[in-house]
Amino acid sequence: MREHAECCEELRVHPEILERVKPDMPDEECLYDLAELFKVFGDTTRIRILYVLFESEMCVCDIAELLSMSQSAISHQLRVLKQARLVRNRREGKTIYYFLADEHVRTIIGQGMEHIQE
Amino acid sequence: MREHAECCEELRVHPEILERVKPDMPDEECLYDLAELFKVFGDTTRIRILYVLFESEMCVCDIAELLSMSQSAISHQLRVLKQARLVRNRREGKTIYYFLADEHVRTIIGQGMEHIQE
DNA sequence: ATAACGTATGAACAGATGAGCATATGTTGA
DNA sequence: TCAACATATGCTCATCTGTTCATACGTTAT
Repeated sequence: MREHAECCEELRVHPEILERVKPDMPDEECLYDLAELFKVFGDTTRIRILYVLFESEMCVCDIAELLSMSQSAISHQLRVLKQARLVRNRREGKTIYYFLADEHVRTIIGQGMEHIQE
Repeated sequence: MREHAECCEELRVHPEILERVKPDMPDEECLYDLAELFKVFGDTTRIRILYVLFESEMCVCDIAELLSMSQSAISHQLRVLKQARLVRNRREGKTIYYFLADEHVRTIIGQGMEHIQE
């Protein structure tokens, strides 16, 4: 078997596969954005923040206290989460409450949990 | 409002929230594994590899050709994907075919896509 | 055996990233 | 207006990560 692609080829690829798959690739920008999104989930601090926000909206110092981390560290990471539109916030006096932006967060994390627990 | 937590507290947290959320936190190891998993999705090269494997199982040099990257770079990334049990492989003579390990990959990426396209 | 091939791997280096520190911003009450 | 407070942010550094290069490994055909 595999009697193809043997004449003057530089790479011993499988052309019939390549030709079939090539047109179905999403554009680069989309895949880049997707990787950027998952990168945000790919940090323990941020995952922990998202997890506590599953339960309740919360202010920065509540989160810092729960995770035993500095206010600064949490604030930096909340910025990343906000930019990725995974969390939103609302101000109430001096306090700023953060909460999950939408249900995709739960679904994505839920699927991740299923995978690691299989 | 917010007449709580004002007596002798070092941190102006919201104790009733903290006490409610604390017991519901998954253990650290689990959250660490979860972050590790998403870290794997958080790279353009790896996302692109997973995407081409959506269509068909494929050998290393097919993938390298499709993504216009070196065999070595692809091989390194396949190793990461395999360690995360997102892909598996089978040998056929000199060729090693890689394929998606399970359906979680599609679900997770699908949810990510929904999020960025909303 | 040995050459050719497809793939894997270790070392090295450049670029990315998370946390700490100091400080700035914005809000409230006196 | 000013002090206290909650949060945000710029800079810096140590660490992590992805790619390249060179080379090793495992398989096949001669």
